[in-house]
Amino acid sequence: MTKEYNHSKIEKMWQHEWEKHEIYKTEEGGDKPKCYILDMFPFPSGEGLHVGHPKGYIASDIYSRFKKMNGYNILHPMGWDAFGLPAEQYAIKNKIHPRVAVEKNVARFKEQLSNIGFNYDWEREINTTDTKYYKWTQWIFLKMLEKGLAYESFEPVNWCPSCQTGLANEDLDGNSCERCGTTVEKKPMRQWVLRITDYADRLIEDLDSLNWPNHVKEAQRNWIGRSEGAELEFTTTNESSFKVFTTRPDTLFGATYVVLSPEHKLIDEWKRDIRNWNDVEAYREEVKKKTEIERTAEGKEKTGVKLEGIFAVNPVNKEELPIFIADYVLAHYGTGAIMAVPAHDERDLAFAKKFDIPIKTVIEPITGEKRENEEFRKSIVAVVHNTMNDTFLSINWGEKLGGNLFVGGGREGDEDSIACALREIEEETGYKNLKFISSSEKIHHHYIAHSKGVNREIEAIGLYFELIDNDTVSTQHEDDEKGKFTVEWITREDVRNKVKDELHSLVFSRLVNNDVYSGPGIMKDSGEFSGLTSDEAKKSITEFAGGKLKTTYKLRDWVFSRQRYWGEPIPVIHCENCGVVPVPEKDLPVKLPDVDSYEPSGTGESPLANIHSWVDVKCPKCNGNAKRETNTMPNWAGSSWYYLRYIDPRNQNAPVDKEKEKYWSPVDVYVGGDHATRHLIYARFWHKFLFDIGVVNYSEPFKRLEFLGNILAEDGRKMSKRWGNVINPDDIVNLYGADTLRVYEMFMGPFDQTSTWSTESIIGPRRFLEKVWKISDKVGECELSNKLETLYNQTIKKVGEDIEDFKFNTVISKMMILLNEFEKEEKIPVAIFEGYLKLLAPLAPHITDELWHELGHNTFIYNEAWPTYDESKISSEMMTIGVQVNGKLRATFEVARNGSEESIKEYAMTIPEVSKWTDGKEVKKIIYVKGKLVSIVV
RNA sequence: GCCCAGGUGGCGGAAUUGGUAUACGCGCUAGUCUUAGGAACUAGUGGAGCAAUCCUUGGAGGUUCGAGUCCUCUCCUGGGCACCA
Repeated sequence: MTKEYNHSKIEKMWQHEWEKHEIYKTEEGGDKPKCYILDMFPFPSGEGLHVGHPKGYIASDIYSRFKKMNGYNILHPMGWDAFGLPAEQYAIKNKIHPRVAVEKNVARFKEQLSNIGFNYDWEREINTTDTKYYKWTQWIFLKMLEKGLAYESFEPVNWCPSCQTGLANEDLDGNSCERCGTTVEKKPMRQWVLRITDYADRLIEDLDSLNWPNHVKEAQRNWIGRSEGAELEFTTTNESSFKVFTTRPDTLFGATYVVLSPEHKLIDEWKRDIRNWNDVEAYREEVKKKTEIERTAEGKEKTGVKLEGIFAVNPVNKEELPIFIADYVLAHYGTGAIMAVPAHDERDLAFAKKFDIPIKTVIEPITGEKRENEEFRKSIVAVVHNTMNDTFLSINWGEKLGGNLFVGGGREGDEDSIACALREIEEETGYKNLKFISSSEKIHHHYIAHSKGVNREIEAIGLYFELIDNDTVSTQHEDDEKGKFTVEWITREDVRNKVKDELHSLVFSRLVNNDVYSGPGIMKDSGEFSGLTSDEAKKSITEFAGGKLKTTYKLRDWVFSRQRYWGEPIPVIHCENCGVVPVPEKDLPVKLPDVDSYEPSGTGESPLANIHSWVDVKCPKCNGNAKRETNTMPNWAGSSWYYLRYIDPRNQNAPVDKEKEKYWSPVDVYVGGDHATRHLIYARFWHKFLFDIGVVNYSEPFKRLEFLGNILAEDGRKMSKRWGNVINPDDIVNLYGADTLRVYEMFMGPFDQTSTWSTESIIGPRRFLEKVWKISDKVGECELSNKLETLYNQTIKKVGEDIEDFKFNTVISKMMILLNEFEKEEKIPVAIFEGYLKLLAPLAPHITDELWHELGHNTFIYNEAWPTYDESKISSEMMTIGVQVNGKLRATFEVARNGSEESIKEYAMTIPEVSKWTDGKEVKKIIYVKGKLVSIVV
């Protein structure tokens, strides 16, 4: 054809053709399998799309075209997440109504998207601000209210003074508003809250069934933060009581004080019993002033005040324990109070040291694993420290016998452990002038004594000495140890790297580093529970103390009201007589009133509160005077169920038809980035609720998640108007074409990885498409060479597998390799080139449809079947064998695939580059790896 | 501090899961064409060395005939959580 590759002309033309023939209309029914491919729908901001936005849409577009050509009914819709603060702020700034702004921005976004040639079925387009849509968002809220999952709360809420609204925990970045960066305040006000914590367990458990990236699942587990423990009740000497939450009820006998968070309610009740009330009040004031950042930024430096005059009573032994208030205990986690066990908790230890509180050890560590038929022994482990050069006395047994250890040895009967250690040190190393520093608790160590072939349990005591001087006596090694070890002085770094034995490194950590032992062990000084393992004791001590086992979460209930205009009105009426009355279902949707001023009132009330014509209503129950709820929903509401609406976007009677939902759900592949702990948790929560009330058929909405890595600007920063580094996809489409943009974005690197835009590199994909364009001149009737046939079959296989796995960069590379092969051929068989176009079609739909028609077809390539490959043609008749001598590659040769192992080995030895390295040497071994290489060992 | 990803040429990145490291693309070098610039095409391109050859996947050890891939330790980068009892 030799005409020019004019991308602008052909891309516009084909986009019109596709639209005219409605080829992207979703088909349903028949016996085809379904595939639901979903993009995270965008928020249509005033800035328009930058080149980072379409990355995910390109991927889902390619995937869905691929699935379509493989015989699936596909659902691939798009819509707009248009409620929320950013839209409102944009509107205020530009002095237009948010609805008008949204309409305008949506039009712009849609235009930009359509330039890239996506296969969305626009008949299913949805918009969260559409009254017909948010009717059902409100309906879901009413269902939650009905089931007791939505409730009013008066707890202080995170208030952003700049955005003028309360926020959910998920909307915070540390202690700042995630949107504007302003530090949030705690503000007491009435809130609507959703009981997401009721679903915490299921949200964690069902993660296992999802094909999601590990880091997203992990982020969710982390965010939900389940921890299992016990709730225990402590009485006090002023005849009050409080509960604590602990994950270590087994350490209860080791509690030496208790701590309440400074905000704890009981403190005010106890006012007259607290003798140092002034100090207490001063401390609480001080804490109140500190932001959470300050509280944590001070690191481990603990502060607090003792409550004079009151003691807590340990429920297991009736010991009276001092009570402190301290800000290291958080009001909103657990019960806002803890029992402190400095011996087995790092934070408690830091506090106890500062306030001179006793430390009581109740756990003897266990290391190693218990085995059958253990021999029991007592022993010591002695760490000797040379403080002159900060080194430690070590015995090196060599790699096979356990590497570096400290001095160890058996202890007879009731032998004093210090005397025993001194004796062992002198016998094995000769050093005799030592100063005893400290000793550890008993440590129970299980191991296999390989030299003797027996399992052992030893009860070890760690001892710590300082070297006084270098005087030594001659050593007296036991016969069986003679000459097997060397004595060394090793540095702290060596201790870390070389002392691998669990027991010996634990002794070092306890005695030299003074680390807290917070692991499992054997109970001691714990009354009748002494001798049990800590795991066994957890439950029994909890019961004995009258407590109960309990699970606690970091996840908080979802603060669901916003004091802003541009959101779904919460469909509730406050009646003077009846209290909270849900808006009857028949009255939905509760529409946002059209008003001139929708700016925040500044009083902490929603701007809707001032619109009396809207607010004042009659109670649906008693017809008395009532007012509408004026708070609106957060922007996460509409996005928590939108994927269901695409299935049945015009349904007037339900959010979604259950039969249709059964066919299309769950989403097979969900493509998007960010939102690991907000949208993706909220949507799972709503979905499970809808499942519970019978609206949907499955308990999880998104079967597989492909998490995309963002595209950074060329300067390595995020693309933003603020930095002036935004690249508009329209410009790229104009200059290089939509197909080039699509191929480039997929070729940049692994899909889930962050990548940097490069204006320089985009020429590669453009050249690639130009070559495809030109090569079509060579297509004609001709013989198919063996080489090309093999490569073609390999390409079909690789491209199909890699699209399925979202590995688009290697798909493109494989297509380039085949194209390079085409260039070497005189002519390319028509059937092969047609197959090539089909493989390329999902990536570059415009150019392939053009060339497809040039070849004389009048169908759309989108409706063609995906090429199949012939397994027997995947491997060529010849194979290339590498020859290694002592692991180094020395030669390669070609041989027929059916060559025998013997002949290949023999031939390999005769190659000059090989014999050069083997001549005059004894060949010890020849290894043949089938079809790969020959490895010769000399 | 804890958890999760990663570290491979000048750059973006491949590597069939233990078997010929650096595929593919960008860039660069030389040549052809062009009035010139650009574009296109051809050849070359990990590093050192005149060569034979040696070195090379953040670093140090180990297992193996053979390690980017497995094991142990360690350093660095990105992301999430962070006084969560």
